[in-house]
Amino acid sequence: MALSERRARILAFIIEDYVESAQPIGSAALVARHDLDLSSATVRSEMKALEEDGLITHPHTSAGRVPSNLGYRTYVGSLMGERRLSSAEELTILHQFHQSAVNLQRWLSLSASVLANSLHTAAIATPPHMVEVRLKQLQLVELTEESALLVVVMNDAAVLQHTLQFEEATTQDQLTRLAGRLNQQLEGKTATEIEARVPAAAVIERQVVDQVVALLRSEEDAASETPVIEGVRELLRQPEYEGDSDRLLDTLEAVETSRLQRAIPARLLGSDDVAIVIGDENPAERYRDMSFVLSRYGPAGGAGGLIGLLGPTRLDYPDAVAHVRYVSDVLTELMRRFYGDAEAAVTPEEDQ
Amino acid sequence: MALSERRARILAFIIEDYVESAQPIGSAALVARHDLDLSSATVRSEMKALEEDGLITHPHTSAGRVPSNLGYRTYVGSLMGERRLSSAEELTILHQFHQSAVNLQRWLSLSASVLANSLHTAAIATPPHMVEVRLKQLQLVELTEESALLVVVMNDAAVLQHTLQFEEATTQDQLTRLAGRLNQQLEGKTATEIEARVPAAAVIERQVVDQVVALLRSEEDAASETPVIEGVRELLRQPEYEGDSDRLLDTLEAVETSRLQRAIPARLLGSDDVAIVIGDENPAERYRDMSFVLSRYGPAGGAGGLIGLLGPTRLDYPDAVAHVRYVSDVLTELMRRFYGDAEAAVTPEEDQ
DNA sequence: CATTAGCACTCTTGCCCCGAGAGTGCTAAC
DNA sequence: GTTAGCACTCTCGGGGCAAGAGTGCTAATG
Repeated sequence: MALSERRARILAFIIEDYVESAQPIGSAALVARHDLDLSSATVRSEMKALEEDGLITHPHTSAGRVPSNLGYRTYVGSLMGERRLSSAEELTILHQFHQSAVNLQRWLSLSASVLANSLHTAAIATPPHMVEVRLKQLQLVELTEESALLVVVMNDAAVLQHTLQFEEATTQDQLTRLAGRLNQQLEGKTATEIEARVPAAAVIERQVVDQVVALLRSEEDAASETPVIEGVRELLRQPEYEGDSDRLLDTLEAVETSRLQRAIPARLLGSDDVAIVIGDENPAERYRDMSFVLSRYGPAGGAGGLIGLLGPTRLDYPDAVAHVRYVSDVLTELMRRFYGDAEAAVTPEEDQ
Repeated sequence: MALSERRARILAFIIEDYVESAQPIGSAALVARHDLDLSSATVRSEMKALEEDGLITHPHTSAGRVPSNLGYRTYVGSLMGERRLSSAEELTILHQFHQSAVNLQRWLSLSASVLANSLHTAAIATPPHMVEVRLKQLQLVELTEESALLVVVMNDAAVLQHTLQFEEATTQDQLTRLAGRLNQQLEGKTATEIEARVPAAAVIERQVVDQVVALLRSEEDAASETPVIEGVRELLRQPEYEGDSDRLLDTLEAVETSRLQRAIPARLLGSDDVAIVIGDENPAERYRDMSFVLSRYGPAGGAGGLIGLLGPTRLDYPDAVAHVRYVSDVLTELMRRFYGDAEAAVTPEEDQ
């Protein structure tokens, strides 16, 4: 089913014009717009062939052509040119990161914002996540006589907190000593390793340890983390949703629900290039009319997450890929610089 | 401009019917629905009088009546009955809080969710905030040789973090000693008090102290905190937005933008009952077609925030007030129980 | 034999018009 | 003061219609 070169060119033109205009593309318009040395009649017969191959469709008899999912897939797979950001574009983006505070959460929002604004659609960034989550340090802060705040820092630089309530009164001094002791015993350990210890005799200590384990476990569970999502409004302003409030609200729901992460094919986490999921390629029903352009970020083998775009299938794929790739690289580099190559720096044992 | 009793009753009926149906209310429908001992003609003349007083309006000549902002205000001020939640309703709500983990952030989301689901509109909860923010404890955790994570716990139980990068290499030991020393010196101090100290000689110490001050300041600035917002989709599904994508998106933007807090009249923070802001009573232009029903939560004099509903002006005010009041009380009680009466427990100096 | 001009045909879109329905406001009677 | 009656106004939905866009076929062409 290899396309003739001319037919492929026409498909690419249809897609590019449609991405820009969001209007079905007619044969005459296509010829005019690209100064083709062909008549509209010829283009029409080519279009008919493309339609028979399932690459484009017809909303109705008297309308122009619209790319099908298969059409986009073909375009993405072999037709579209490689787009690289200009150095001016790269600088504009870099500049924003340099303006930002050194703070992972900020970087994630910023990454998502940059992508969302560049492509005028929604973008997602999931917090970084390690295969092996280990305790770095814990802290206990008295709140009332019988309650305290437990703050836990992990090897992926995540900070989680939980309020504990004790049966008996405690002082900050006792808590500080307990924290010091536990830090010595538990530093660098995973939830499983901690659980394997003989349980402590003291009730309070057992409470603290149990909660530390629970927090480590919740950090291990990637799906439990809420991702950053930006640009939902940009997405909803796209013409696909114009005047269709129902579809608009459904999409709003689909995008804002954090179950979104489960809809992202897991295999993506492994591959190291930008992955593209078009329309009904998505395993999750509710995203069948959207496309995802996603990349893993984070140092190889270290803490990493996903970043990318959520858009209508009518997406500027070359531009999307270029942006996602660049932002993901910037993020990876920043993490390496400020948080170290997590695996190496944080768990020097390297024992698994 | 005191309304005759009959006229007031008619106004209340119009409002209640309109809140329920979202349709302009005609004179005949009103008579039928409430079995009035009046003819529709009489009701019409009363309606005309109400319209002359500016309490209701007409979308167009041949439509029924719709309450004006002034009409709602009058209703809220003197016409509407006091609604109390039934004990079944209270229990359902309480039950959800008891299911939840002991975690302030969770409670806030839960409060907002409860309100949003009960009233079918959006709800907001701002994190608690103290008039005087003081340092409770700080912690330094090595990330790489030349960077570390600073974790700061404050007297309102907020935990903030920031990544520091140093010029020279440090060890976790050094960091731990520094943190211990600073904790002794700075505990219980405000940003201003810390700034008044003689600056430290050591570069690293100065960096840490500066950042602690910055974090305290950002916590002091109530507007910098991002509030929890739930039920935006519930709000947008209200008939006022049906088929009007533009208005829908504008509202989505207005509600999700965190500048929202600035639109909330500051005086509300002081008063201790539920405050109602109807339509154009809102100082901020973009919220002129919405109503807010808000309450302060948190122990008197201690850490507190705002919680409440964001809805169309066509809101079930009695129900809204009852729910906001109850949830706010529950939240206050929980805070008192688990975080103590912050002012007393946390800053025993009581020196201002 | 691929390409093209010409043309009939289809379908959408916007527009106008019209009648039904809902509701008001006035007036005259009770 | 209240009410029945009625004329009047405005919205809303549907039907009809013309314009426009685009296709697909056919026959002519280099």
